[in-house]
Amino acid sequence: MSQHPFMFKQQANTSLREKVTNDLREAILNGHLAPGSRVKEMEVAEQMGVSRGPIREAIRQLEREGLLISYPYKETVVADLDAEEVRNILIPIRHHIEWFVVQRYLHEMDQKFFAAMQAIVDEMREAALNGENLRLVDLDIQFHQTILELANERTVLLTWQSIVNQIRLHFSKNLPYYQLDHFEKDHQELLDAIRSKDLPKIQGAIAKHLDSDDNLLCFDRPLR
Amino acid sequence: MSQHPFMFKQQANTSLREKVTNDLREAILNGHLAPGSRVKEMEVAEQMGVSRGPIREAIRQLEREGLLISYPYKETVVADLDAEEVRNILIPIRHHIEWFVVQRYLHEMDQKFFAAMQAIVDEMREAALNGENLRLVDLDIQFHQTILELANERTVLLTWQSIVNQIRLHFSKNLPYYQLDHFEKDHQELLDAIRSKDLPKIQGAIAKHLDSDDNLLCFDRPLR
DNA sequence: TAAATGTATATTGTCAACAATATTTATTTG
DNA sequence: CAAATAAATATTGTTGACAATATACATTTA
Repeated sequence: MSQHPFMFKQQANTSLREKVTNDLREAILNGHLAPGSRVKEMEVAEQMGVSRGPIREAIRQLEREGLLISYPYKETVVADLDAEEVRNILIPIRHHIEWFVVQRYLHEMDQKFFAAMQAIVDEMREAALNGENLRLVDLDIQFHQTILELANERTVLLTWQSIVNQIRLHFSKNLPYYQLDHFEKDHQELLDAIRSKDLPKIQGAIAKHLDSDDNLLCFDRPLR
Repeated sequence: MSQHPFMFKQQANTSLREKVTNDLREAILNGHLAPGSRVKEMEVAEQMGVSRGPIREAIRQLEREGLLISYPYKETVVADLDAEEVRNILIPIRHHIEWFVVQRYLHEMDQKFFAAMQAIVDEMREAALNGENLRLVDLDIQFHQTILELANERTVLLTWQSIVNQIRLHFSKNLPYYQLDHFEKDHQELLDAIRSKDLPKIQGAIAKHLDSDDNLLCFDRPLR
């Protein structure tokens, strides 16, 4: 085996704006900034110790990600997602691009890929048992993202980025309405179908997964 | 019939940033800024007679719309869309949300709506005859947007906004590969199906429309 | 001459001050 | 007192200057 020569890891050249965007997004997804609550530029800027420039650029980006809503000359508030819209529009979009990627990149799914996927599903069981809700949401997102990252296509990733955080926020908000122990089961089934590399079977599994995302909801009352 | 009291139309409170975003977007869609070409902040700012602040915010927005690509500390360039990605990802997304909206808002489609839609299709014939290519693309977009605007749902419109300009750019770029006279025919068929208010029939028509968007392409050589 | 190093220039990133707009509070006026 | 008006405050929008980074060019050095 050939020895690689030592190399320094490339310095991450993250601009302030990027860090601000990430921190702001995180705060929204954590629920630290509640839906409907106002986001004041100066307040955020002072807390982060930066000027308003990067904050404003971050706002423009998060606006497009569906997390913020800006009313010109007035204010910007955290978006309050409509559960039905997410279920009827965004999640089906996720399934569509997923199906596209699976079809096209099935042959690139190797042992390493399946190991990573299985690890995610295994963690889901743990998280469900321990009642780690947000971790469960993270793993769900990670499961689907791992598939999508097989395709290194700009449009796939851009589309994913424009919906992923709304989906994440939706699940965080509505997790009390989902049955936690179904996460592992549903994703295991989907993963097994993909492992079989039998396209019609996979298509069925994806369709079924879509249904389960829909039907796990029990809107009359929270399950917990 | 009751007379509405006279009211002045609300002044459009468009910020500079918004105007910049629109102008920049227009320049890209017109092909005035070619795919791959660099967008220098100072150059744009000077030409528009504004400072760089609004320009930078516009860039963040257009980045999310898929029209620009920004490399931090380096440059931002006009996106060069991959025709296959648009056809495989974005156009199916359009059809999906369209199908969703049609299902849900069928009952709100009145005489006025159908008249507007028919007018668009009629204009398509004219445009095709006169070889007004960009007009044809505009009408195509307008046709589908008119449907989507029935739903005043945030997620529908946000999703549409995040794909519409990429689709428009795609058609502008690839119009030489499409058969102009098919536009009117395909959209007339779809419109007629919707007019029938027969859901299975509509679903078929939408599926067929998707196919025609795909198959009109003739990648070996431009048709003109 | 070619590789490495240093310098100049162009461009993007950030900031702090100022302008425009919206909201709130105080004041007037019938 | 209630409605209308005016002043004060808070917040967003815009700008021009300065800082950080990358690229292009010139210089050194073997």
